[in-house]
Amino acid sequence: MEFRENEAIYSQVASFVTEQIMLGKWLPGDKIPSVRELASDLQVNPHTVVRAYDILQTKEVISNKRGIGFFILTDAIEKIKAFGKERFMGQDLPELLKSMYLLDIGIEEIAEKFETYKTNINKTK
Amino acid sequence: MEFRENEAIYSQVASFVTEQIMLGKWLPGDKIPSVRELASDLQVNPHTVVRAYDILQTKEVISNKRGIGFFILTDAIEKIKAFGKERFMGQDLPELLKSMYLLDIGIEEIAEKFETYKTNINKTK
Amino acid sequence: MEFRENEAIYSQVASFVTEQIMLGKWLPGDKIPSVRELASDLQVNPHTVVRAYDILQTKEVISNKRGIGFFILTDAIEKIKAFGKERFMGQDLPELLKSMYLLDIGIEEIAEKFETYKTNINKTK
Amino acid sequence: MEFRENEAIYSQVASFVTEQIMLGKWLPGDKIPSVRELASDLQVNPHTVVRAYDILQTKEVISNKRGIGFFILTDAIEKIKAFGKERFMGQDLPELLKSMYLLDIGIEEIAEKFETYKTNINKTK
DNA sequence: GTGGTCTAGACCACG
DNA sequence: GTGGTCTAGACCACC
Repeated sequence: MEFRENEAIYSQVASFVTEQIMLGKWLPGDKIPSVRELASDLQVNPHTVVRAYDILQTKEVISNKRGIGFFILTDAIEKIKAFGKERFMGQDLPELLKSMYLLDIGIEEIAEKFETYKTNINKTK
Repeated sequence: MEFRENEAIYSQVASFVTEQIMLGKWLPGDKIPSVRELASDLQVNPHTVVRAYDILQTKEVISNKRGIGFFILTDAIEKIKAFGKERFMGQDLPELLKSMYLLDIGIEEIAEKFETYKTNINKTK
Repeated sequence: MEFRENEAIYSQVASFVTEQIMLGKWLPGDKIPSVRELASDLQVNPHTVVRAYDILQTKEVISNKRGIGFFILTDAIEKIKAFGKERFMGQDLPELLKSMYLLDIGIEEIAEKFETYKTNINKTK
Repeated sequence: MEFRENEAIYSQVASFVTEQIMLGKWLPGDKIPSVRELASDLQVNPHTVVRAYDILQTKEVISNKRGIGFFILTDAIEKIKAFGKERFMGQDLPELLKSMYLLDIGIEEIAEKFETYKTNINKTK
Protein backbone atom coordinates (compact mmCIF):
# COMPACT_ATOMS: atom_id res chain seq x y z
CA MET A 1 0.00 0.00 0.00
CA GLU A 2 1.17 3.49 -0.83
CA PHE A 3 0.68 6.43 1.48
CA ARG A 4 0.09 10.08 0.79
CA GLU A 5 2.89 12.37 1.89
CA ASN A 6 0.80 15.01 3.63
CA GLU A 7 -1.07 12.78 6.06
CA ALA A 8 0.29 10.68 8.91
CA ILE A 9 0.53 7.00 8.11
CA TYR A 10 -1.34 5.91 11.24
CA SER A 11 -4.22 8.13 10.17
CA GLN A 12 -4.25 6.62 6.70
CA VAL A 13 -4.21 3.13 8.20
CA ALA A 14 -7.26 4.04 10.27
CA SER A 15 -8.96 5.35 7.14
CA PHE A 16 -8.03 2.16 5.32
CA VAL A 17 -9.80 0.09 7.95
CA THR A 18 -12.92 2.23 7.93
CA GLU A 19 -13.03 2.01 4.14
CA GLN A 20 -12.86 -1.78 4.24
CA ILE A 21 -15.87 -1.66 6.54
CA MET A 22 -17.81 0.92 4.55
CA LEU A 23 -17.18 -0.97 1.31
CA GLY A 24 -18.43 -4.17 2.91
CA LYS A 25 -15.12 -5.96 2.56
CA TRP A 26 -14.87 -6.44 6.33
CA LEU A 27 -18.10 -7.09 8.18
CA PRO A 28 -19.40 -5.92 11.57
CA GLY A 29 -18.84 -8.61 14.17
CA ASP A 30 -15.81 -10.00 12.38
CA LYS A 31 -12.24 -10.03 13.62
CA ILE A 32 -9.90 -7.68 11.82
CA PRO A 33 -6.27 -8.56 11.08
CA SER A 34 -3.95 -8.64 14.07
CA VAL A 35 -1.62 -5.72 14.60
CA ARG A 36 1.37 -7.65 13.36
CA GLU A 37 -0.47 -9.08 10.41
CA LEU A 38 -1.74 -5.75 9.12
CA ALA A 39 1.63 -4.14 9.79
CA SER A 40 3.25 -6.80 7.66
CA ASP A 41 0.61 -6.49 4.92
CA LEU A 42 0.89 -2.72 4.69
CA GLN A 43 4.64 -2.70 5.23
CA VAL A 44 4.56 -0.43 8.25
CA ASN A 45 5.76 -0.67 11.82
CA PRO A 46 3.39 -2.53 14.19
CA HIS A 47 3.50 0.53 16.41
CA THR A 48 1.82 2.52 13.66
CA VAL A 49 -1.01 0.01 13.36
CA VAL A 50 -1.45 0.02 17.13
CA ARG A 51 -2.00 3.74 16.96
CA ALA A 52 -4.54 3.42 14.18
CA TYR A 53 -6.46 0.71 16.06
CA ASP A 54 -6.32 2.86 19.17
CA ILE A 55 -8.09 5.68 17.39
CA LEU A 56 -10.74 3.37 15.99
CA GLN A 57 -11.27 1.92 19.45
CA THR A 58 -11.79 5.40 20.87
CA LYS A 59 -14.31 6.08 18.11
CA GLU A 60 -16.07 2.84 19.08
CA VAL A 61 -15.63 1.36 15.64
CA ILE A 62 -13.63 -1.64 16.82
CA SER A 63 -13.24 -3.33 20.17
CA ASN A 64 -10.52 -5.44 21.72
CA LYS A 65 -11.23 -8.94 22.99
CA ARG A 66 -8.26 -9.50 25.24
CA GLY A 67 -5.82 -12.09 24.04
CA ILE A 68 -7.82 -12.69 20.86
CA GLY A 69 -7.76 -9.53 18.79
CA PHE A 70 -9.84 -6.62 17.54
CA PHE A 71 -13.40 -7.01 16.31
CA ILE A 72 -15.65 -4.70 14.32
CA LEU A 73 -18.50 -3.51 16.50
CA THR A 74 -22.01 -4.17 15.27
CA ASP A 75 -22.87 -0.48 14.98
CA ALA A 76 -19.51 0.42 13.42
CA ILE A 77 -21.05 1.72 10.20
CA GLU A 78 -23.32 4.13 12.05
CA LYS A 79 -20.39 5.37 14.13
CA ILE A 80 -18.23 5.89 11.07
CA LYS A 81 -20.98 7.77 9.31
CA ALA A 82 -21.61 9.96 12.33
CA PHE A 83 -17.95 10.89 12.73
CA GLY A 84 -17.44 11.31 9.02
CA LYS A 85 -20.50 13.47 8.53
CA GLU A 86 -19.56 15.70 11.43
CA ARG A 87 -16.13 16.22 9.96
CA PHE A 88 -17.44 16.74 6.47
CA MET A 89 -20.06 19.28 7.46
CA GLY A 90 -17.86 21.13 9.94
CA GLN A 91 -14.55 21.19 8.12
CA ASP A 92 -14.44 19.83 4.62
CA LEU A 93 -17.64 21.37 3.28
CA PRO A 94 -16.89 24.98 4.37
CA GLU A 95 -13.50 24.70 2.67
CA LEU A 96 -15.12 23.28 -0.43
CA LEU A 97 -17.69 26.07 -0.65
CA LYS A 98 -15.08 28.75 -0.13
CA SER A 99 -12.88 27.27 -2.86
CA MET A 100 -15.80 27.00 -5.24
CA TYR A 101 -16.74 30.61 -4.63
CA LEU A 102 -13.27 32.07 -4.89
CA LEU A 103 -12.22 29.95 -7.86
CA ASP A 104 -15.54 30.52 -9.57
CA ILE A 105 -16.41 26.84 -9.91
CA GLY A 106 -20.03 25.96 -10.47
CA ILE A 107 -22.02 23.23 -8.79
CA GLU A 108 -22.60 21.65 -12.21
CA GLU A 109 -18.89 20.94 -12.54
CA ILE A 110 -18.82 19.19 -9.17
CA ALA A 111 -21.94 17.22 -10.02
CA GLU A 112 -20.38 16.02 -13.25
CA LYS A 113 -17.16 14.88 -11.53
CA PHE A 114 -19.21 13.11 -8.91
CA GLU A 115 -21.13 11.16 -11.53
CA THR A 116 -17.89 10.17 -13.22
CA TYR A 117 -16.46 9.08 -9.87
CA LYS A 118 -19.46 6.90 -9.05
CA THR A 119 -19.38 5.32 -12.50
CA ASN A 120 -15.71 4.44 -12.11
CA ILE A 121 -16.27 2.92 -8.68
CA ASN A 122 -19.02 0.69 -9.98
CA LYS A 123 -16.85 -0.48 -12.87
CA THR A 124 -14.07 -1.64 -10.53
CA LYS A 125 -16.57 -3.59 -8.45
CA MET B 1 -7.46 35.61 13.85
CA GLU B 2 -8.05 31.99 14.69
CA PHE B 3 -6.32 29.17 12.91
CA ARG B 4 -7.43 25.68 12.06
CA GLU B 5 -5.60 22.94 13.88
CA ASN B 6 -5.00 20.71 10.93
CA GLU B 7 -3.17 23.19 8.70
CA ALA B 8 0.12 24.99 9.23
CA ILE B 9 -0.23 28.59 10.30
CA TYR B 10 2.06 29.94 7.58
CA SER B 11 -0.15 28.23 5.02
CA GLN B 12 -3.26 29.80 6.49
CA VAL B 13 -1.58 33.20 6.47
CA ALA B 14 -0.81 32.76 2.78
CA SER B 15 -4.44 31.80 2.19
CA PHE B 16 -5.54 34.87 4.12
CA VAL B 17 -3.55 37.12 1.80
CA THR B 18 -4.87 35.47 -1.35
CA GLU B 19 -8.40 35.79 -0.03
CA GLN B 20 -7.98 39.51 0.54
CA ILE B 21 -6.94 39.77 -3.09
CA MET B 22 -9.71 37.53 -4.45
CA LEU B 23 -12.32 39.37 -2.46
CA GLY B 24 -11.07 42.70 -3.81
CA LYS B 25 -10.06 44.03 -0.41
CA TRP B 26 -6.45 44.35 -1.52
CA LEU B 27 -5.89 45.41 -5.12
CA PRO B 28 -3.27 44.35 -7.67
CA GLY B 29 -0.44 46.89 -7.80
CA ASP B 30 -0.95 47.89 -4.16
CA LYS B 31 1.46 47.40 -1.33
CA ILE B 32 0.50 44.77 1.25
CA PRO B 33 1.19 45.09 5.00
CA SER B 34 4.80 44.73 6.12
CA VAL B 35 5.86 41.47 7.70
CA ARG B 36 5.87 42.99 11.18
CA GLU B 37 2.53 44.68 10.70
CA LEU B 38 0.71 41.59 9.51
CA ALA B 39 2.41 39.48 12.18
CA SER B 40 1.14 41.90 14.79
CA ASP B 41 -2.36 42.01 13.28
CA LEU B 42 -2.71 38.24 13.09
CA GLN B 43 -0.87 37.58 16.35
CA VAL B 44 1.71 35.28 14.83
CA ASN B 45 5.48 35.05 14.75
CA PRO B 46 7.03 37.36 12.08
CA HIS B 47 8.97 34.31 10.95
CA THR B 48 5.64 32.75 10.00
CA VAL B 49 4.59 35.71 7.86
CA VAL B 50 7.97 35.69 6.13
CA ARG B 51 7.35 32.10 5.16
CA ALA B 52 3.86 32.89 3.87
CA TYR B 53 5.13 35.83 1.76
CA ASP B 54 7.92 33.61 0.51
CA ILE B 55 5.43 31.12 -0.86
CA LEU B 56 3.33 33.82 -2.47
CA GLN B 57 6.45 35.24 -4.05
CA THR B 58 7.32 31.83 -5.48
CA LYS B 59 3.80 31.58 -6.88
CA GLU B 60 4.33 35.03 -8.44
CA VAL B 61 1.39 36.52 -6.59
CA ILE B 62 3.41 39.16 -4.78
CA SER B 63 6.82 40.70 -5.38
CA ASN B 64 9.40 42.29 -3.11
CA LYS B 65 10.74 45.79 -3.74
CA ARG B 66 13.79 45.87 -1.55
CA GLY B 67 13.60 48.37 1.24
CA ILE B 68 9.99 49.27 0.43
CA GLY B 69 7.86 46.20 0.89
CA PHE B 70 5.77 43.59 -0.90
CA PHE B 71 3.41 44.46 -3.75
CA ILE B 72 0.59 42.54 -5.38
CA LEU B 73 1.50 41.70 -8.96
CA THR B 74 -0.88 42.87 -11.66
CA ASP B 75 -1.75 39.34 -12.78
CA ALA B 76 -2.07 38.03 -9.22
CA ILE B 77 -5.69 37.00 -9.59
CA GLU B 78 -4.99 34.83 -12.63
CA LYS B 79 -2.04 33.21 -10.87
CA ILE B 80 -4.11 32.49 -7.78
CA LYS B 81 -6.90 30.98 -9.81
CA ALA B 82 -4.49 28.80 -11.77
CA PHE B 83 -2.74 27.45 -8.67
CA GLY B 84 -5.98 27.13 -6.76
CA LYS B 85 -7.82 25.25 -9.48
CA GLU B 86 -4.96 22.84 -10.02
CA ARG B 87 -4.81 22.00 -6.37
CA PHE B 88 -8.54 21.81 -6.00
CA MET B 89 -9.11 19.52 -8.96
CA GLY B 90 -6.10 17.31 -8.37
CA GLN B 91 -6.13 16.91 -4.60
CA ASP B 92 -9.06 18.32 -2.69
CA LEU B 93 -11.92 17.32 -4.94
CA PRO B 94 -11.03 13.60 -5.28
CA GLU B 95 -10.90 13.34 -1.47
CA LEU B 96 -14.23 15.08 -1.18
CA LEU B 97 -15.94 12.90 -3.74
CA LYS B 98 -14.71 9.81 -1.94
CA SER B 99 -16.10 11.13 1.36
CA MET B 100 -19.41 11.98 -0.28
CA TYR B 101 -19.64 8.51 -1.77
CA LEU B 102 -18.79 6.64 1.43
CA LEU B 103 -20.92 8.85 3.65
CA ASP B 104 -23.80 8.73 1.24
CA ILE B 105 -24.06 12.49 0.77
CA GLY B 106 -25.88 13.67 -2.33
CA ILE B 107 -24.91 16.49 -4.68
CA GLU B 108 -28.23 18.20 -3.93
CA GLU B 109 -27.16 18.77 -0.36
CA ILE B 110 -23.98 20.47 -1.54
CA ALA B 111 -25.87 22.57 -4.05
CA GLU B 112 -28.22 23.79 -1.37
CA LYS B 113 -25.42 24.72 1.02
CA PHE B 114 -23.64 26.51 -1.79
CA GLU B 115 -26.63 28.70 -2.49
CA THR B 116 -26.89 29.58 1.19
CA TYR B 117 -23.18 30.35 1.28
CA LYS B 118 -23.34 32.69 -1.70
CA THR B 119 -26.34 34.50 -0.27
CA ASN B 120 -24.57 35.08 3.03
CA ILE B 121 -21.43 36.36 1.32
CA ASN B 122 -23.41 38.91 -0.65
CA LYS B 123 -25.18 40.11 2.47
CA THR B 124 -21.92 40.84 4.30
CA LYS B 125 -20.59 42.79 1.35
CA MET C 1 -20.45 -12.36 33.40
CA GLU C 2 -18.98 -9.03 32.39
CA PHE C 3 -15.46 -8.05 33.20
CA ARG C 4 -13.91 -4.73 33.99
CA GLU C 5 -11.49 -3.43 31.39
CA ASN C 6 -8.76 -2.39 33.75
CA GLU C 7 -8.21 -5.68 35.51
CA ALA C 8 -7.03 -9.02 34.16
CA ILE C 9 -9.81 -11.54 33.65
CA TYR C 10 -8.08 -14.30 35.61
CA SER C 11 -7.86 -11.91 38.54
CA GLN C 12 -11.55 -11.12 38.32
CA VAL C 13 -12.35 -14.81 38.17
CA ALA C 14 -10.36 -15.35 41.35
CA SER C 15 -12.24 -12.47 42.97
CA PHE C 16 -15.50 -14.02 41.83
CA VAL C 17 -14.67 -17.26 43.63
CA THR C 18 -13.63 -15.51 46.84
CA GLU C 19 -16.83 -13.49 46.77
CA GLN C 20 -18.95 -16.61 46.50
CA ILE C 21 -17.19 -17.87 49.61
CA MET C 22 -17.41 -14.59 51.53
CA LEU C 23 -21.09 -14.24 50.71
CA GLY C 24 -21.73 -17.78 51.94
CA LYS C 25 -22.89 -19.03 48.56
CA TRP C 26 -20.09 -21.59 48.47
CA LEU C 27 -19.16 -23.19 51.79
CA PRO C 28 -15.79 -24.21 53.26
CA GLY C 29 -15.20 -27.91 52.74
CA ASP C 30 -17.34 -27.99 49.61
CA LYS C 31 -16.20 -28.73 46.10
CA ILE C 32 -16.14 -25.78 43.69
CA PRO C 33 -17.04 -26.04 39.99
CA SER C 34 -14.54 -27.76 37.73
CA VAL C 35 -12.30 -25.67 35.54
CA ARG C 36 -14.31 -26.49 32.44
CA GLU C 37 -17.63 -25.88 34.14
CA LEU C 38 -16.71 -22.47 35.50
CA ALA C 39 -15.05 -21.52 32.21
CA SER C 40 -18.27 -22.37 30.43
CA ASP C 41 -20.42 -20.51 32.98
CA LEU C 42 -18.32 -17.35 32.85
CA GLN C 43 -17.63 -17.58 29.12
CA VAL C 44 -13.87 -17.49 29.47
CA ASN C 45 -10.94 -19.58 28.34
CA PRO C 46 -10.35 -22.64 30.61
CA HIS C 47 -6.73 -21.51 30.71
CA THR C 48 -7.92 -18.38 32.50
CA VAL C 49 -9.79 -20.35 35.17
CA VAL C 50 -6.77 -22.56 35.72
CA ARG C 51 -4.75 -19.47 36.45
CA ALA C 52 -7.35 -18.14 38.86
CA TYR C 53 -7.54 -21.46 40.75
CA ASP C 54 -3.77 -21.54 40.80
CA ILE C 55 -3.64 -18.24 42.62
CA LEU C 56 -6.29 -19.27 45.10
CA GLN C 57 -4.35 -22.46 45.74
CA THR C 58 -1.22 -20.46 46.46
CA LYS C 59 -3.19 -18.29 48.86
CA GLU C 60 -4.40 -21.51 50.53
CA VAL C 61 -8.03 -20.72 49.90
CA ILE C 62 -8.71 -23.81 47.83
CA SER C 63 -6.96 -27.13 47.48
CA ASN C 64 -6.76 -29.69 44.68
CA LYS C 65 -7.70 -33.31 45.22
CA ARG C 66 -6.21 -34.97 42.18
CA GLY C 67 -8.77 -36.53 39.91
CA ILE C 68 -11.67 -35.16 41.91
CA GLY C 69 -11.50 -31.38 41.83
CA PHE C 70 -10.89 -28.26 43.90
CA PHE C 71 -12.24 -27.87 47.43
CA ILE C 72 -12.62 -24.84 49.67
CA LEU C 73 -10.31 -25.15 52.67
CA THR C 74 -11.88 -24.94 56.11
CA ASP C 75 -10.04 -21.75 57.04
CA ALA C 76 -10.62 -20.12 53.66
CA ILE C 77 -12.53 -17.16 55.04
CA GLU C 78 -9.76 -16.20 57.44
CA LYS C 79 -7.18 -16.50 54.68
CA ILE C 80 -9.24 -14.33 52.33
CA LYS C 81 -9.74 -11.67 54.98
CA ALA C 82 -6.04 -11.62 55.82
CA PHE C 83 -4.94 -11.26 52.20
CA GLY C 84 -7.71 -8.85 51.40
CA LYS C 85 -7.09 -6.57 54.34
CA GLU C 86 -3.37 -6.43 53.69
CA ARG C 87 -3.92 -5.45 50.09
CA PHE C 88 -6.67 -3.01 50.92
CA MET C 89 -4.76 -1.20 53.65
CA GLY C 90 -1.42 -1.18 51.88
CA GLN C 91 -2.40 -0.43 48.30
CA ASP C 92 -6.01 0.43 47.59
CA LEU C 93 -6.79 2.69 50.52
CA PRO C 94 -3.81 5.07 50.15
CA GLU C 95 -4.76 5.62 46.50
CA LEU C 96 -8.34 6.27 47.47
CA LEU C 97 -7.47 8.73 50.20
CA LYS C 98 -5.28 10.65 47.76
CA SER C 99 -8.14 10.82 45.26
CA MET C 100 -10.56 11.93 47.93
CA TYR C 101 -8.19 14.65 49.05
CA LEU C 102 -7.44 15.98 45.56
CA LEU C 103 -11.04 15.77 44.39
CA ASP C 104 -12.31 17.31 47.57
CA ILE C 105 -14.61 14.45 48.51
CA GLY C 106 -15.70 14.26 52.14
CA ILE C 107 -15.91 11.18 54.33
CA GLU C 108 -19.59 11.89 54.90
CA GLU C 109 -20.30 11.21 51.25
CA ILE C 110 -18.60 7.82 51.53
CA ALA C 111 -20.46 7.00 54.73
CA GLU C 112 -23.77 7.75 53.10
CA LYS C 113 -23.03 5.60 50.05
CA PHE C 114 -21.89 2.80 52.31
CA GLU C 115 -25.17 2.77 54.18
CA THR C 116 -27.08 2.65 50.91
CA TYR C 117 -24.85 -0.17 49.72
CA LYS C 118 -25.40 -2.26 52.82
CA THR C 119 -29.14 -1.73 52.64
CA ASN C 120 -29.26 -2.88 49.03
CA ILE C 121 -27.19 -5.97 49.78
CA ASN C 122 -29.51 -7.02 52.55
CA LYS C 123 -32.54 -6.56 50.35
CA THR C 124 -31.17 -8.88 47.65
CA LYS C 125 -30.43 -11.54 50.23
CA MET D 1 10.78 9.83 40.14
CA GLU D 2 9.82 6.28 40.92
CA PHE D 3 6.97 4.51 39.23
CA ARG D 4 4.57 1.89 40.47
CA GLU D 5 4.90 -1.49 38.81
CA ASN D 6 1.23 -2.13 38.12
CA GLU D 7 0.40 1.03 36.18
CA ALA D 8 1.76 2.18 32.82
CA ILE D 9 4.39 4.88 33.10
CA TYR D 10 2.66 7.21 30.64
CA SER D 11 -0.43 7.05 32.81
CA GLN D 12 1.55 7.88 35.91
CA VAL D 13 3.19 10.78 34.12
CA ALA D 14 -0.24 12.12 33.24
CA SER D 15 -1.29 11.75 36.88
CA PHE D 16 1.89 13.52 37.95
CA VAL D 17 1.00 16.52 35.81
CA THR D 18 -2.58 16.68 37.07
CA GLU D 19 -1.31 16.50 40.64
CA GLN D 20 1.05 19.41 40.10
CA ILE D 21 -1.96 21.39 38.92
CA MET D 22 -4.30 20.27 41.70
CA LEU D 23 -1.66 21.02 44.32
CA GLY D 24 -1.18 24.49 42.87
CA LYS D 25 2.45 23.89 41.94
CA TRP D 26 1.70 24.54 38.28
CA LEU D 27 -0.87 27.20 37.50
CA PRO D 28 -3.61 27.43 34.86
CA GLY D 29 -2.42 29.52 31.94
CA ASP D 30 1.22 28.61 32.51
CA LYS D 31 3.44 26.64 30.21
CA ILE D 32 4.33 23.16 31.37
CA PRO D 33 7.78 21.61 30.80
CA SER D 34 8.57 20.63 27.24
CA VAL D 35 8.36 16.99 26.30
CA ARG D 36 12.12 16.59 26.28
CA GLU D 37 12.56 18.49 29.51
CA LEU D 38 10.04 16.45 31.50
CA ALA D 39 11.33 13.24 29.94
CA SER D 40 14.80 14.14 31.14
CA ASP D 41 13.56 15.15 34.61
CA LEU D 42 11.57 11.97 35.13
CA GLN D 43 14.14 9.77 33.42
CA VAL D 44 11.76 8.36 30.86
CA ASN D 45 11.63 8.23 27.09
CA PRO D 46 10.26 11.40 25.41
CA HIS D 47 7.80 9.15 23.64
CA THR D 48 6.26 8.27 26.98
CA VAL D 49 5.77 11.92 27.89
CA VAL D 50 4.23 12.60 24.50
CA ARG D 51 1.66 9.97 25.22
CA ALA D 52 0.88 11.43 28.63
CA TYR D 53 0.49 14.92 27.18
CA ASP D 54 -1.68 13.49 24.44
CA ILE D 55 -4.11 12.12 26.99
CA LEU D 56 -4.22 15.38 28.90
CA GLN D 57 -4.86 17.24 25.68
CA THR D 58 -7.79 14.95 24.89
CA LYS D 59 -9.16 15.60 28.36
CA GLU D 60 -8.82 19.34 27.68
CA VAL D 61 -6.50 19.86 30.60
CA ILE D 62 -3.61 21.17 28.51
CA SER D 63 -3.38 22.66 25.05
CA ASN D 64 -0.60 22.90 22.50
CA LYS D 65 0.56 26.24 21.15
CA ARG D 66 2.36 25.15 18.04
CA GLY D 67 6.09 25.62 18.11
CA ILE D 68 5.98 26.94 21.67
CA GLY D 69 4.80 24.15 23.92
CA PHE D 70 1.92 22.94 26.08
CA PHE D 71 -0.06 25.25 28.35
CA ILE D 72 -2.45 24.53 31.20
CA LEU D 73 -5.96 25.54 30.18
CA THR D 74 -7.74 28.02 32.41
CA ASP D 75 -10.50 25.59 33.34
CA ALA D 76 -8.08 22.68 33.84
CA ILE D 77 -8.95 22.21 37.49
CA GLU D 78 -12.66 21.86 36.75
CA LYS D 79 -11.91 19.38 33.97
CA ILE D 80 -9.66 17.31 36.23
CA LYS D 81 -12.25 17.28 38.98
CA ALA D 82 -14.98 16.27 36.57
CA PHE D 83 -12.98 13.38 35.11
CA GLY D 84 -11.69 12.33 38.49
CA LYS D 85 -15.07 12.40 40.19
CA GLU D 86 -16.66 10.39 37.39
CA ARG D 87 -13.98 7.75 37.72
CA PHE D 88 -14.13 7.74 41.49
CA MET D 89 -17.88 7.42 41.68
CA GLY D 90 -18.19 4.92 38.85
CA GLN D 91 -15.22 2.68 39.50
CA ASP D 92 -13.20 3.29 42.61
CA LEU D 93 -16.04 3.83 45.06
CA PRO D 94 -18.01 0.66 44.19
CA GLU D 95 -14.82 -1.34 44.67
CA LEU D 96 -14.17 0.40 47.95
CA LEU D 97 -17.64 -0.29 49.29
CA LYS D 98 -17.49 -3.93 48.25
CA SER D 99 -14.12 -4.38 49.96
CA MET D 100 -15.35 -2.68 53.10
CA TYR D 101 -18.39 -4.90 53.21
CA LEU D 102 -16.64 -8.19 52.51
CA LEU D 103 -13.66 -7.46 54.75
CA ASP D 104 -15.88 -6.12 57.47
CA ILE D 105 -14.21 -2.72 57.68
CA GLY D 106 -16.18 0.09 59.27
CA ILE D 107 -16.52 3.63 58.02
CA GLU D 108 -14.90 4.86 61.24
CA GLU D 109 -11.65 3.15 60.30
CA ILE D 110 -11.61 4.87 56.91
CA ALA D 111 -12.45 8.21 58.50
CA GLU D 112 -9.56 7.86 60.90
CA LYS D 113 -7.06 7.02 58.15
CA PHE D 114 -8.34 9.95 56.14
CA GLU D 115 -7.73 12.35 59.01
CA THR D 116 -4.22 11.00 59.45
CA TYR D 117 -3.60 11.39 55.72
CA LYS D 118 -4.73 15.01 55.68
CA THR D 119 -2.62 15.83 58.71
CA ASN D 120 0.46 14.37 57.09
CA ILE D 121 -0.13 16.29 53.87
CA ASN D 122 -0.39 19.56 55.73
CA LYS D 123 2.82 18.88 57.59
CA THR D 124 4.80 18.37 54.40
CA LYS D 125 3.45 21.64 53.02
C1' DG E 1 -1.07 -16.52 19.54
C1' DT E 2 -2.88 -11.51 21.07
C1' DG E 3 -2.26 -6.49 22.30
C1' DG E 4 0.40 -3.11 25.43
C1' DT E 5 4.37 -0.76 26.73
C1' DC E 6 8.93 1.11 26.70
C1' DT E 7 13.39 2.45 24.80
C1' DA E 8 16.67 4.35 21.55
C1' DG E 9 17.36 6.89 17.81
C1' DA E 10 16.19 9.27 13.88
C1' DC E 11 13.92 12.75 10.83
C1' DC E 12 10.61 16.30 9.94
C1' DA E 13 7.68 20.54 9.90
C1' DC E 14 6.83 24.34 12.40
C1' DG E 15 7.45 28.98 14.93
C1' DG F 1 13.66 25.77 20.27
C1' DT F 2 8.86 23.04 19.98
C1' DG F 3 5.91 18.80 19.17
C1' DG F 4 4.83 14.89 15.73
C1' DT F 5 5.93 10.78 13.48
C1' DC F 6 8.15 6.56 12.26
C1' DT F 7 11.22 2.61 12.77
C1' DA F 8 13.54 -1.23 14.99
C1' DG F 9 13.70 -4.05 18.57
C1' DA F 10 12.70 -5.67 22.91
C1' DC F 11 9.91 -7.42 26.91
C1' DC F 12 5.64 -8.27 29.18
C1' DA F 13 1.01 -9.92 30.64
C1' DC F 14 -2.70 -12.17 29.06
C1' DC F 15 -5.78 -15.71 26.72
